Amino acid sequence: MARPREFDADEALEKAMELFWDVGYDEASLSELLGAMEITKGSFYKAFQDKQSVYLATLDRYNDQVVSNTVAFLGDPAEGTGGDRILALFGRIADLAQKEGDRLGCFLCNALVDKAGGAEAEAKLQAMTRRLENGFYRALQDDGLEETEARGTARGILTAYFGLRVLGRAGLSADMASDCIRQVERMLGRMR
Amino acid sequence: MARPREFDADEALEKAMELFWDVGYDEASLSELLGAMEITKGSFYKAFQDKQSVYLATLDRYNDQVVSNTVAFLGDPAEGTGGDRILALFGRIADLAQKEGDRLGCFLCNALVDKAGGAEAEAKLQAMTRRLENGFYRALQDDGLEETEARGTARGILTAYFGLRVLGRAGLSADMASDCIRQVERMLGRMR
DNA sequence: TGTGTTTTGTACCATTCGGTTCCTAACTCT
DNA sequence: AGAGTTAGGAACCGAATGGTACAAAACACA
Repeated sequence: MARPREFDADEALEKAMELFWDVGYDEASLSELLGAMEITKGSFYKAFQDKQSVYLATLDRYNDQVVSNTVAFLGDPAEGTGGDRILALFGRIADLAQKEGDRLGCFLCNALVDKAGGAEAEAKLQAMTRRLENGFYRALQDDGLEETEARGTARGILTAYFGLRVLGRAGLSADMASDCIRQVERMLGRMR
Repeated sequence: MARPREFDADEALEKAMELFWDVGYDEASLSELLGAMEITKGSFYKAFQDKQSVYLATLDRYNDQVVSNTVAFLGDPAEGTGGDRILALFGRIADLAQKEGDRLGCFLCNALVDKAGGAEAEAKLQAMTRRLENGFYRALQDDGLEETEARGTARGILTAYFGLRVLGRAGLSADMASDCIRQVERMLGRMR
């Protein structure tokens, strides 16, 4: 029994995430944010509390969508062995980075460096990082690695993952990506 | 035949670098910057042009000091084999990250993600990245690796380097660091 | 001791920042 | 149709933004 919303809150959040992803928290001014979300101030402050809580919401969104998707892929036996899945993930990232004009990187990684959004944001980011690490960990366990070995390798791969995403955002050259992947293969014990 | 400067321009630039390093370009407001540099506006705009050119100057400073130092270390035969030097560098970074309260990361890496300072900054950052890559490359060549193999491995190590620095800034746990280093050893062909 | 030059600090500038208020428009339900 | 409720939008807010103008202060040289 009231006036219905004219905008899709989920869609608006998606646009907000894309902006924060691209330029970070501070450089995304409120007016830019409103422009991207296609909303005016009134609706913005009515539907969400303020800029910061929108930021936190976009972090949750990234976790629910991108991170979940990635972890699910890493755990999906239909995609081959654990090592196959990890390499496929890195291949996807490398492809993305090679497409000229992508230059987004990984929202989690960017936000980790950005350090915006206070303690609440940091907690979310650390949780996401742990989810990713565990995704690698379980994939390695699927290949029969014992616990401590799998844990150590997972962390090494996580490091390479973040590194690759930084280089991707920085405009990494095409041949760079394949070189990185070869080193991950080496971590997985697949020499060549 | 004029009034001499009351502040040390080099010292002020050092402080500016520390601030940009910590919080990034946008979040470092002009007043914060002035406070850190211990300078008032008048001197600031007289000695340097504006905020952006100070930022660019701090990037140069980081290149001249930190990057140069790192590359020199990687190329110093007195520090052991190429592989030894690379591992020692990673060890230093891991030690830094483990010290609670460091949380700075690498200015180059942070700035790469920050994407502030326009095209000029980006060019400087890419040049620094290349210097670092070549530092690893030459260290590997010192160990007798042939060209393409050394190049590929150098890039993999560069990736791990950035990844480790992101995790360090994010507040990486102590055991995390040693796991990362073990994977770098693996890239270097030193299993264990 | 002047005189000229440069630095320094302060006052000021328009603009933009994130955020609030409040009135009107739009809708649902009775 | 009318009452009740909520969204939308514009006007407005103080504070902070990066940057400029200018007068006073501090020095070097003659």
